[in-house]
Amino acid sequence: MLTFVYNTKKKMYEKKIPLPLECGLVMTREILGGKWKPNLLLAISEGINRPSLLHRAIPQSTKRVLNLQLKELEEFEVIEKKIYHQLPPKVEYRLTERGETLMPLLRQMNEWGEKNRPFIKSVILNRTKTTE
Amino acid sequence: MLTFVYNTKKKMYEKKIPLPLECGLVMTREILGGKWKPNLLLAISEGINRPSLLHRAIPQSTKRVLNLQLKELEEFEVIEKKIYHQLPPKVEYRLTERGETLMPLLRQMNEWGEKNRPFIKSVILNRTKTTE
DNA sequence: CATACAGGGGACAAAATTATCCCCGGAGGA
DNA sequence: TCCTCCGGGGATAATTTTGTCCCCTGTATG
Repeated sequence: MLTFVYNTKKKMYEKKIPLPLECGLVMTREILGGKWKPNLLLAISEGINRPSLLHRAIPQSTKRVLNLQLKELEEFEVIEKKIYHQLPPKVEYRLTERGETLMPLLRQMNEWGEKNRPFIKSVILNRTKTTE
Repeated sequence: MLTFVYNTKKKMYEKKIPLPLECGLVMTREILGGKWKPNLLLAISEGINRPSLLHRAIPQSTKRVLNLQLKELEEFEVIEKKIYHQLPPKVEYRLTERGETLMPLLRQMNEWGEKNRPFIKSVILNRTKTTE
């Protein structure tokens, strides 16, 4: 049986369980799968493009995690990072062309979620309520 | 500071870290976040609607995990389960109306992934290759 | 001096998600 | 009898993803 090994050395994420790289859905998940990645992309597209601003826009998250996820988005060339070598330091993110092509998808995700939010929310809130 | 507690007892998933339930993206992620959920939904929409067929269609997964994810999709009323009390047992899934509204999104996710697959794949494969 | 801000990240802990293994009932075929 | 198929799931381990804590460079301000 064939075993995918796309990481002989570990650096950041050495996945030990190989994914089917031939599936579009899996590929998209690879990009948008992170907890805050969709939010980051949407925010950046709206002009919220600096690390501190992004963190304020998504206060439930941590600087740390946002940085990690931004790095991955950059790695997949969905966003670009501009570093201004100044003091105090200044950094700006922006969508790449590839990133722009994700926007319709993200907007749809957001819309679907908004439309179904009341219901989804109630399911989450009632998960164990009945047993109480 | 306010603390969301939407689960006083544990049953299936008692998330200890509360999510912002006011965000559409987060809601959608709650539905489609599972590793194989998008694949399951797409497959079901294509008529691959029985547990064993689904498992064959997604051989990288496990029966176990598929069952778990199907159960969650059912919980959020995105799919419905019909049990035929026969021997051998027979079960069929189908999309609900709510599930149907997800299809455009899923198709877009799939398409985007297909279009960008060569690139994404190369990024994944080259992650640590350089250091070798 | 202490605090705040800008941006960044190592070390480690905890939580959440998936995988592995094995068992169940009951029917049918070699 | 043994193996296969249908569908299901408990117990537990492994993997992956997030979170916590603390420290770093420098400037500015109270």
